[in-house]
Amino acid sequence: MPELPEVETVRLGLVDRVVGRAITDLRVGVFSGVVGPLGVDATRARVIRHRIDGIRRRGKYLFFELADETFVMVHLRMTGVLQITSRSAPPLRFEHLAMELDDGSDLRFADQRKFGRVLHLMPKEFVVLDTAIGPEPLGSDFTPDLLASRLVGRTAKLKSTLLDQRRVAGLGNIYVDEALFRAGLHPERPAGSLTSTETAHLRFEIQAVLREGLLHRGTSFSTFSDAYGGSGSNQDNLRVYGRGRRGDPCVRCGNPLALLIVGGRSTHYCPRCQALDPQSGVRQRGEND
DNA sequence: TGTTATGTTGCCAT
DNA sequence: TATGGCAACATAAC
Repeated sequence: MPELPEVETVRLGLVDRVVGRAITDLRVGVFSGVVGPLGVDATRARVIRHRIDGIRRRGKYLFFELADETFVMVHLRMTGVLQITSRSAPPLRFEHLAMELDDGSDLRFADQRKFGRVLHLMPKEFVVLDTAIGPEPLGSDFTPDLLASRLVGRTAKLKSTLLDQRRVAGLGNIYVDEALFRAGLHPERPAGSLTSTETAHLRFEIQAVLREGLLHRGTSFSTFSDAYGGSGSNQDNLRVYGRGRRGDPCVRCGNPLALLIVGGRSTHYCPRCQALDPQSGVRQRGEND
């Protein structure tokens, strides 16, 4: 569930409650794999007694900066949840880990599908990961030229390329489908085939859908919730995601939306507004509306 | 009751 | 290196 807007919503909800607090203990449940190969005891030894100086987000990754310049990385993957609770609150459903903070609160991690991770990283490990992740799409440097440079020469499908976190950070299945619809681009276009006009349009719509998602505190279907267990409302603003299967009418042209599998992912789009061949006789988006 | 789908990513084969 | 397929897991919905 969590893509960039959801992860940022979680971060914003945590900052005031967590920054400046020290970690006094680490509790891990039966699924010890949540802390990765380092293991529970070593992870605990590395985090306790350290103060949290800040929370950074890169793409869909969260990094809690500890006072010794190491990091606790959290990735929610599909169904992860991070929440602030009181120490005495009952366990969350699927709770795997809790960081006990020095003000009597807990920072808890839960994950139904056990894909998510909470890993302690040394400074060097942080740099390696940070460097491998592509540019932030909401950063001021995410210009049309920068996006073009990430797509040029690629023969892979546009959607698959946008989902590759090394090319651009933070996009997932929902926001990619929404951005491609708004930009009028077919998800299976070769990524390197876009004109500079199409690339500029795509950059604009990527930023638009992410900002809208952020404004609505994320898209909540079954499992996404913020740091306090609250839901976002962006699901009410989606134009194509989840609608292809039902063949709902396109909000732009009225023709039925369709479902396609691209790179193994369900892909919702409008075959008319997002033609694979731009010469198919359909007026292109942006010409007159 | 069985089958299928799910917002992510890493590993493996080509 | 670039690309594509699939597994990791638990549950909900059909």
